[in-house]
Amino acid sequence: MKRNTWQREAVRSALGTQMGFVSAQGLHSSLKNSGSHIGLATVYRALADLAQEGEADSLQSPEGESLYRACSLEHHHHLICRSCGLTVEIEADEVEEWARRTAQQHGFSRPEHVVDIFGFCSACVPPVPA
Amino acid sequence: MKRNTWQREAVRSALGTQMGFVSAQGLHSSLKNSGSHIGLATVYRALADLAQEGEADSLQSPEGESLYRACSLEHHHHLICRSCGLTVEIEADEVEEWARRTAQQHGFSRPEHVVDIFGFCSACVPPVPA
DNA sequence: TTGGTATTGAAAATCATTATCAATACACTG
DNA sequence: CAGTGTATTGATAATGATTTTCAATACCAA
Repeated sequence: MKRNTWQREAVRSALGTQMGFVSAQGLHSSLKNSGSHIGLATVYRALADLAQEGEADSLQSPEGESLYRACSLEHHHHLICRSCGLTVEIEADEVEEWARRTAQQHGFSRPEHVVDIFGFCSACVPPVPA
Repeated sequence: MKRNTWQREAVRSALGTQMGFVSAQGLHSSLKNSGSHIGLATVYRALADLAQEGEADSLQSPEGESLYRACSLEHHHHLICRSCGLTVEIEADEVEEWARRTAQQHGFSRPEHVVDIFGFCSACVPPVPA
């Protein structure tokens, strides 16, 4: 049976206070700084659980790190600032529709799509362009 | 100055024979099995180069691995079979447009988007549904 | 309170990827 | 073709995120 521990609650709560996506490591440091003695492995486990239950949203940063964020239960996508991490939840019915249609056209079943936009928000000056 | 080595050529060529996305590790094994003595680090370097020059396309698998594939130079997206790796290159002008528009609406600059669909192709029977 | 068992957490184990660095192999020169 | 400067290679060590291990602990139903 699944139990309620202060650790799980701490992770859920800490995730809620974050304005954008955080890595497990990042959330762990954040918790430590707030005086918590929670273990790193526990943070990983709690985040994985939250993500599985749909309470958190997870995605891979372009560098391959797993990032998490508290989210509403509906399916949605993100616009993420590469610099400050500011995240805007965006709807994309248009894209949902496109993904479904495209998968079907090619005979693919049970499609899941990854649709996220990374950029620099208005408050962050873009680094040297390529 | 950039030099032409048989290793770089071997990676380029091996990538060309793959039908879908491959990981650096996978391509390395593949080359080894074909009798090549190429080193793993070299495969990583060659793939990174190819990706940078636009000769290869790279993306992160849902598990966080970097996957590569020989590709046409234009920007495009993918429909990837989770089971056999079959990959279909898809165009998504509609989505390009949407991404650009959405980023702009929220004041984001230099947007890059991640748009890929994972599913099961018609030849692969889907595993137990959730 | 008590017992069965999830859960925890420190440390070790994994795994993909990157850095190191001496040896090697391109490619340009004469 | 030989000589030379330097990019490239590759075995291996290092890194960094994530997972596993496993004994100690804490949850919760009875």
